Amino acid sequence: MDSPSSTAAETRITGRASILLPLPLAGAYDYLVPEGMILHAGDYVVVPLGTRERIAVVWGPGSDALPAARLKAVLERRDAPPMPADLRAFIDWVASYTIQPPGAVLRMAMRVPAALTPPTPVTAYLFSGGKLPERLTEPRRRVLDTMAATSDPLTAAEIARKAQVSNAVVRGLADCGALKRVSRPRHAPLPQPVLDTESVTLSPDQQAAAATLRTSIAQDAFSVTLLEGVTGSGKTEVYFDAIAETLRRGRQALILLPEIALTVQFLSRFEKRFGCQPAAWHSELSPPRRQHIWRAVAEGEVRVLVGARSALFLPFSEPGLIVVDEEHDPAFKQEEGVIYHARDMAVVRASLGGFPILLSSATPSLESRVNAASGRYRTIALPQRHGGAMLPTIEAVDMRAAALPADRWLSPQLVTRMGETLERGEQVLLFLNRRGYAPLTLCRACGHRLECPHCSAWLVEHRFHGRVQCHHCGFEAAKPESCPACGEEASLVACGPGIERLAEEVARVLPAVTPAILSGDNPRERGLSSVRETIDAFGRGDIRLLIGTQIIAKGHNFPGLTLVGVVDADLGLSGGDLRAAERTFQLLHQVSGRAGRGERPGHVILQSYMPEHPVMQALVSGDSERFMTTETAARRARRLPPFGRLVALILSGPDLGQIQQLAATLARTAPHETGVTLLGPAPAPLALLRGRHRYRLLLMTDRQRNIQQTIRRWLAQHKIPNAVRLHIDVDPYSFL
DNA sequence: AGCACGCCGACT
DNA sequence: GTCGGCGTGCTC
Repeated sequence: MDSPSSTAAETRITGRASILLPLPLAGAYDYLVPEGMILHAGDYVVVPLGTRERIAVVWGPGSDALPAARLKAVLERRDAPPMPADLRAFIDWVASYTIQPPGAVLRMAMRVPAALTPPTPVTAYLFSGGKLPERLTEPRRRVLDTMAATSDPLTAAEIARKAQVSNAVVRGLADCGALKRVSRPRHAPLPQPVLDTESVTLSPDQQAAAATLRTSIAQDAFSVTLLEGVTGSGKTEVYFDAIAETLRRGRQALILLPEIALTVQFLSRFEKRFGCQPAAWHSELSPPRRQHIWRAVAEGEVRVLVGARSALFLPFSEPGLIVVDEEHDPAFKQEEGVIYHARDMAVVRASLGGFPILLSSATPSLESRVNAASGRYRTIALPQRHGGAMLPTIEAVDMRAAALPADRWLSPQLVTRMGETLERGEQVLLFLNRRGYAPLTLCRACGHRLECPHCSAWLVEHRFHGRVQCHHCGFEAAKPESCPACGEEASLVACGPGIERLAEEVARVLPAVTPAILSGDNPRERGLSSVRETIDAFGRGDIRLLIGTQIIAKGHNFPGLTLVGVVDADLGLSGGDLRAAERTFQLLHQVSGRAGRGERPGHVILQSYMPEHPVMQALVSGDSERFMTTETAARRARRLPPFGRLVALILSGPDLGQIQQLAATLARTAPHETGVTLLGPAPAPLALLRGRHRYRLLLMTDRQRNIQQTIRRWLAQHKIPNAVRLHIDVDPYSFL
């Protein structure tokens, strides 16, 4: 593949420049380059647009499509590291693949406009060494003591914090000459990873895997390696070794993680290996920190960055390796705005940049397995659990035989086991992927169901807050006293369990324990997330029994946990999603892996109404290979991904008639090529979402065709009315 | 994405 | 009579 970064130094652009704005415009705009302004592709510039000014990127030389009189001139060039050629090529590629305007993709790479202004120096203070102030008050003495102990210039705020005084004291001391003012860069240099630590000892398996990876890295070329190993086999240490090798060769490394897996535990694991925390990139960074990191990545100061999917669009100056950890995780799929899969796009980024990429998982996605089997990806397997820990034993409990009453969800087998486990002083985790108290509330008198007024979805009762909520649009209301349809008093009954309700049942059957519950919507208090606190408390053993949603599935190490109960193992299997079985397998495998990570062996109970289902069989027997082989054969036979390609088009708008009509028009004019099949139009699975009606068309094609080009030509024939939004999802994951 | 332009209801 | 609501359309 011909990568722009391999071409010689960029040539200067004069006369007209093609400028890409970070807006969803059809393409780049041309601007005049003023005499004397030196511009190259990748430079950040300020240009006029209508009545305002925007920061944009020089994309290349301009064309002469428009008369000069219609062009405006570039206002200024920004003093920032230019956008590297491989990132520009990546943006174009993603735009073309996802059928989105390139400016919409550029916007993702320019989410930090402040970073394009060079950081200004700050005023800092040093001990002048000379005269002391006439009046040496107690606060002043504390400041002078602090300053005597350091040779680095500190800002007033830093001194004030250390010496427990206010900034005024610092300023006063500077005014009278006891401290001198100096100018200092705003940020202290970022800590740099230490490559050779003695504390790392790899098992023979890990050493072999690491050695293979080092050869890939030494080739200094694009390659994809799939690193597969059960939970606890030490994949992280192996790819840390690959990262060290990348750093030794003077290149930067990026670790992509699902946002939820970017935990303190992960960062400290990194610190243990490299002696410092990595730079992190995620949704909760403060704007100043974001600006600092962005610039440090562009200038090459950041050597290793750990980030969620948006980190893929950072302007690495010398990228040399991407690691996608938990590569099977559906959270890598961005579902809003520009819809893309970060794992797949990471492979493209590595390919355009000409460097290796590593995909890591305990349960690789079917896509990656197929690529590995066909030889497109190298495979490294880590078979053992490192450090002697044993894989948990897994059993399925047939819930049909349990024949529980309607308000009970814990089988006698699970309850007995829970009691025994707690008796031994060990911990229990119950997994139920349902927030709140009950997923459905209905009227006993008339059968009415509480539904969201804006979505085709049930309202979920959250008894703790006394409210009902829509989990799709955020609508919430107080739980009604009487049925809103028939007016009957006290007729509303909760149906089905959520984690809150399960906690009630646990308290009933095991009165001696107080269960804790945990879901992603746990409240934040005092700036601290109670999610974090609850997880830490469970890790320490302060909580004996935890009931959680999938938030507890990822990366946590609970040494005292020996029993995991999956309350409703069938939950993810319904719904017609082509990846439902695969995803359920991956999620339950991951949850099961929480058990028995310490000294004592773990046990997992899967409660299922279909224990004979291939997913349950694969989990119980531990034979994931056979399950994946069967699943692969089924997809191949039906020409489904990864053997065929799907593109979903979702039309949405407030006027149902308008949506239906447009969907019909689109279907009538759909591409008539062999190898392209149109399914639909049909109401989308969530036919009403946030007050907008939704219709879906699904294109099935073979793998080789440039379906994007076909779709662009097809859609160009139609004017999409203003009130209608068209979402294009290439390789859809969620079928909602 | 913004911002201006344009065409219909309640106010100093 | 105007101020201002947000629908529609354009930005080199």
